[in-house]
Amino acid sequence: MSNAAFTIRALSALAQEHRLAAFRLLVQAGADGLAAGSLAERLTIPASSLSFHLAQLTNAGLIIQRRQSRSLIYTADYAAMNALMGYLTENCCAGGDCTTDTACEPQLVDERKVA
Amino acid sequence: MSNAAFTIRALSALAQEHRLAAFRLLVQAGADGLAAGSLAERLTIPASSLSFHLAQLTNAGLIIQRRQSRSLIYTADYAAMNALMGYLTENCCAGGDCTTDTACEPQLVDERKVA
DNA sequence: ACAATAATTCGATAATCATCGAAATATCGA
DNA sequence: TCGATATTTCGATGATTATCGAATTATTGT
Repeated sequence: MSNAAFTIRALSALAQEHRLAAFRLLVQAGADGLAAGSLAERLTIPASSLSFHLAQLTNAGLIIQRRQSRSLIYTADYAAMNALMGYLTENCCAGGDCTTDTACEPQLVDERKVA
Repeated sequence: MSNAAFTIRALSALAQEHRLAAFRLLVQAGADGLAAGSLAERLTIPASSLSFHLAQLTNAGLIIQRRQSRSLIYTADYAAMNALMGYLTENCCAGGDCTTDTACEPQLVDERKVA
């Protein structure tokens, strides 16, 4: 039973320009993650604003924070991301003509032609 | 090249209790869709409130409206949904240790032990 | 044309959210 | 311990969002 409350929080967290951009940078950064300062620089927003957004993403369970010396490093939580995807596609196409269509295939996840 | 503006609008549209519930009902309903009145009844919210939410979902391109006699029938737009998924998982795990992890696998889509 | 049905738009109100400078907290190197 | 660096918390302000009754628009059958 997927949790609707988690889903709402996750979607709310991602439904904002700077947070979506930050999350995507973290997804691309992989396990190394990125420091808050680095994110603020790339997004060109004040540190306090970014901090607010990172708190939302953390609160939603989408990113994880760890300290490394003076910096706070953030990483994407892929498991949470997958849980979100799962909830959104759950019971997809019960109507019946999904199998013959472009619809509801998780194929896009494989499209990472990444290194 | 996925459009960030579309993604923000789609996520904002889904990041609300009643809209997420409505969208999920439509996803399950398939091509037949559901009338506005039927949705209002199932969600137990006033028609005017629902109408506001359906407008947001339509505006975000996530659902499609068609008229059938006196009723307006809404259906989920699966292509838009897939575009959204694609954008969210784009460049997933560039960090490198994704292939060895739990990360970025679409496996959760199968976790629906619903019914 | 009229009454009934189905849904949207309008408008006011309450609630939540984003922004960012200033102050506070944590860590490190000397 | 002191100064510098990295980041968060606080607080005030402006902006956006959700709610829902009443009025409006669209469609149908008679």
